[in-house]
Amino acid sequence: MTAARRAKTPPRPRGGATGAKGGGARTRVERLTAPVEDYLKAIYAIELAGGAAATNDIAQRLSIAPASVSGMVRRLSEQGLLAYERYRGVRLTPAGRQAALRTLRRHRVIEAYLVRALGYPWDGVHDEAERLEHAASDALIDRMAAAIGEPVTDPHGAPIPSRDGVIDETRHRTLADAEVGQRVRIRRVGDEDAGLLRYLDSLGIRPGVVVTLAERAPFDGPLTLTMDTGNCQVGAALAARVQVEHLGD
Amino acid sequence: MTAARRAKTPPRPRGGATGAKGGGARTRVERLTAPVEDYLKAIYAIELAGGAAATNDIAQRLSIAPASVSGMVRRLSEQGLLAYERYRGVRLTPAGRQAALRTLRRHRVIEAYLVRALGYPWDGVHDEAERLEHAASDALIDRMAAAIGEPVTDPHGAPIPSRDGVIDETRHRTLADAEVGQRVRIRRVGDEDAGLLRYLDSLGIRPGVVVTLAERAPFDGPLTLTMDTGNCQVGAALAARVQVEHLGD
DNA sequence: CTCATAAGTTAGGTCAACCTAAAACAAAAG
DNA sequence: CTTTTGTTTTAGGTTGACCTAACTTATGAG
Repeated sequence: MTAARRAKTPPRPRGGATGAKGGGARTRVERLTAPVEDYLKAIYAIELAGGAAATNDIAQRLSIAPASVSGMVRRLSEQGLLAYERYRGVRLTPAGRQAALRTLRRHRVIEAYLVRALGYPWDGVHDEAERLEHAASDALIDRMAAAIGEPVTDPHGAPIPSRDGVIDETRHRTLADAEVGQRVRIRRVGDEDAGLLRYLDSLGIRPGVVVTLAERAPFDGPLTLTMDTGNCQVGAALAARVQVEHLGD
Repeated sequence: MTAARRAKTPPRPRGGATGAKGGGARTRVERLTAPVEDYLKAIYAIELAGGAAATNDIAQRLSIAPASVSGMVRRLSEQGLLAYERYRGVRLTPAGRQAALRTLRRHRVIEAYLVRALGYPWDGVHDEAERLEHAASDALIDRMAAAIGEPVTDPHGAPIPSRDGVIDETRHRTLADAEVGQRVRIRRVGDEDAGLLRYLDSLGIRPGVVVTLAERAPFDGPLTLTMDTGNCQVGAALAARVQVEHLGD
């Protein structure tokens, strides 16, 4: 009754040694473990949404205990990936940020590739990418990117960092912020909730699509959208999760 | 000086929990860890080349200490993947064999895909596949296979198990066994030694190519091969690593 | 300014997968 | 039938990544 107590993902432990011995180009970074890459990604995301990353935020995002975060964060800052003051939260150092962006690039290129080259539905790529991002080499990622024409965003509209860690961090407004009568272009939606993605897809809400906010019911009620393919209504909560670019009305 | 003491592959530990909670279809197998998959693959390969797998053979193939193998083998036989008698070697159970073949399929489909869809050179796919095979879902493997026309062999000529674990285990003879004057078709070469593969490629020795053994120097000397694109000579050691199908003289 | 609460940390523990060194065993050689 | 040899196993240890429980620090309310 001890094992597998809280519906966890299958343990995928140490790297397979399988014939490792000879020349690894250690010119670059020492190749981080999968958990470490996940920590860095999480911290990057938290920093984007507001200053320093708190222990609890990291723990929550990774679904692990806060105590586990403390230890890992100490180790990572000893390795120079994080700047960390006790009780004060963490920030990525330049090295940490670079590593986070490399992982993010992997993740998003993989998502884009699965959709464009292998016909995956856009709500089915997140989990697959979440595993592959730790196993794919940079060379593979570059080939994938080249094969689909060096995409600049993933299928959900998230920007893809360049090979050398440059990313477009423009903050978009959400559909919830738009004025009635405003014409907007859908830019980005969250990639983690598959159900949400399927629903949005059924409504025709995808990055690139242009919609007009026709009406907004009072008291945070549903919004009515006009689009080429017809009208639709979305709740306020959903609207807040759709990032848009305002167009000249 | 303690860390990273013996040029090892980067440790890639437990699975990233990152938002795991809901419905996993546990209809099938419980998803094995990467090391376990490597053990099963190794045991499968050893069994193919001769009866039961000895502890030492497994250890050598995986580049780990024999002592480590004992423990793991006990665990795997408790899980019903291996049939194991102390001091007597191991064999795969049907369940273990099934799991080994699933991993083998992943590996070989990935290799084939990288070459045919992404333009990898055939000597550069092994290591990449070795990592990806533990991360890719069965659904992804099936999509890859479909995208390149359901291949039956990988780029080195190794047979790819079907989705439901059927594999062609025909034993081929090697070039070293052929008689002078014999016409043969290259069927398969080992996939692990990148240098060997590059060399074979430069000679034009690839699966599918037909060659005639024109001459064989005495005392295990080099063989002279006639092929469409010209002649070439190969040493006896190399010839023993090239599997062929004998054609009507 | 004290104190409750929330946030963070330390201490101690588990587990898988490896390791080395030493003991146990099987099989073949004297 | 004993001894040697080589393989296999046991014993005990390490590391990374997690856990729970208990303690510490920061902060906001009275």
